[in-house]
Amino acid sequence: MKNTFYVTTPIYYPSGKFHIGTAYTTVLADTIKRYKKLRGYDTYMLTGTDEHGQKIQTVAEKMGKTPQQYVDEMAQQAKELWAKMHISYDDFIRTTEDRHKKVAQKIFEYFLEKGDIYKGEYEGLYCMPCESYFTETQLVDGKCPDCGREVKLMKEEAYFFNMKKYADRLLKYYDEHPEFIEPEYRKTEMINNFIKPGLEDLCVSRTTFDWGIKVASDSKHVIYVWVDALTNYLTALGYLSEDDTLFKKYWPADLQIVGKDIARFHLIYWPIFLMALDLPLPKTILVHNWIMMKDGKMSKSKGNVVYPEKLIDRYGLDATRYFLLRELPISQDGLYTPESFVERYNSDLCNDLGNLVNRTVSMVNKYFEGKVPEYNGTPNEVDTEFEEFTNKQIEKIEQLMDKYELSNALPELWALISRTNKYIDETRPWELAKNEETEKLESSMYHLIENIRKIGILLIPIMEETAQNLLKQIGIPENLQTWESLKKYDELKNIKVIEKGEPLFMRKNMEEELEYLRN
RNA sequence: CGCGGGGUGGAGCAGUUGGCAGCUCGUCGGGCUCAUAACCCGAAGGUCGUAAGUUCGAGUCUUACCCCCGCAACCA
Repeated sequence: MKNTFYVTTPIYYPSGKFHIGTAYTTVLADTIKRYKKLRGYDTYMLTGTDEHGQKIQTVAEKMGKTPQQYVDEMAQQAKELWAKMHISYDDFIRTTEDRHKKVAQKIFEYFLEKGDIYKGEYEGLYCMPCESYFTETQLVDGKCPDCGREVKLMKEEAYFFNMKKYADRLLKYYDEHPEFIEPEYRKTEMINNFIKPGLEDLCVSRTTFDWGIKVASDSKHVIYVWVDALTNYLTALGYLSEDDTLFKKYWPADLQIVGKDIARFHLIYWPIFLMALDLPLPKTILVHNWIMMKDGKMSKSKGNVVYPEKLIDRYGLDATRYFLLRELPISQDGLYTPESFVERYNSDLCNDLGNLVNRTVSMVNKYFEGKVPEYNGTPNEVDTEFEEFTNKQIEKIEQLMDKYELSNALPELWALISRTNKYIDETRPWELAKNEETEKLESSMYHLIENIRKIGILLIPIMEETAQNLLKQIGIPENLQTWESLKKYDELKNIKVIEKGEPLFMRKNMEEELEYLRN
């Protein structure tokens, strides 16, 4: 059985500052990677930037920079953001790197030799000042969507990829691999909208700008976005290079995460390129939806774009990661509002999780001078049921995580947290202490610490820092922080909690926070 | 008849193979005091977009219609 796990994010197009949506995709990938790692997989995560194209050239010029200077800065910005967000990527690929350019060229030439790429003429509506082509549906009132000026029907020589040739094979593959596209309705969408009506050949080169990878055999052309960008998932692993160890080890990818905006490219063109290269296809391509604002989708013109730094700087990385994973379902658009963010922060993180840890640590200190009693069975009627519930939840969470359903797994984890809070009321430790029912009190404290330990482990992929802090507060040694140890219930020996627990999260005042978040 | 997704108590959402409509937050009442005015219990609040049909029985199946959102091919 294959024990490696290769996960990719898209390579982001750095035409502007990275927003919360980009952060979401990356956090999703990172969390799944951490989960798989905890489950014992040899994991590899790739992210990067897609740095060529007309738009980059234009933006750079406007800022008085060369495209190279501009993308250098943007790639740096991405790396800084991912560092801030503790993204555990193993490689960061930039399409302007030699290792990528050389191989992308090779792939292009190979397609050309094979006859999959042919020279033809590209015809489209062109805006002279913007130097870009647009489709009819992109136009605004028949004019250029960027500058509002007239567009002209233009023709240029261009290379095309023969997509039709592979259409049947692709449909067959879809059919035989139900796990290839997630969620499934995206597959239907692709088939009905693009494949069934007849795939058009894809234009894969341009001559109207030169910020791109040159076609090796025809230097007045640059490789247009698709062959350039999509192949990053291969080139980063050293495909067709002197050292292809990583490629041999990790390809095919286990999970490729993309936003719905680039679904078509990853669900149709990408698998076809791979077929043309005679390579196995990724196991699963997960298409997630978007973060919406109250007034619709994020856009610069609406001025409602949210940047991750805004949330992280005030609420911390873990709260931000939690919100993104908890609040955004994969198969539907999710909603971000300042209210919902603060609500989740206060209610889930402070009241439920933080307070649970805090009150438990305090009791163990009060009743047993910080020493966690050893397991003595289930002397309380509720103890047995409590253990059963816990085991069931862990199983559920595991299953959901395996299906990459983070937004469904988190409510289940919080059900476990709530149940643990409830257990305190059920066993009433303060009464047991007063009545000197030591055996029951020991069991109560043991079960609480044990459950918090499990909650901590389950939190590791989601919020590493908080999980570590939590496990440290209740004095759990490393050998009891493994996923396997979730199945154990009686291993805690000589455990000592810290004397004064530091709250994991402190409640915030809604009004004040709304003020901050709205500015 | 282009395609897809969605319309469930004040808000945001679950509802697998049809069987007394659930969760979180908010509101109201109660309990507790270990804890971060937190935690636990209870209550109010929904004719599940509309209409018709299948069925002993439909949020869940069928048909028609209405509304919202996304996609519709080279914009990452």
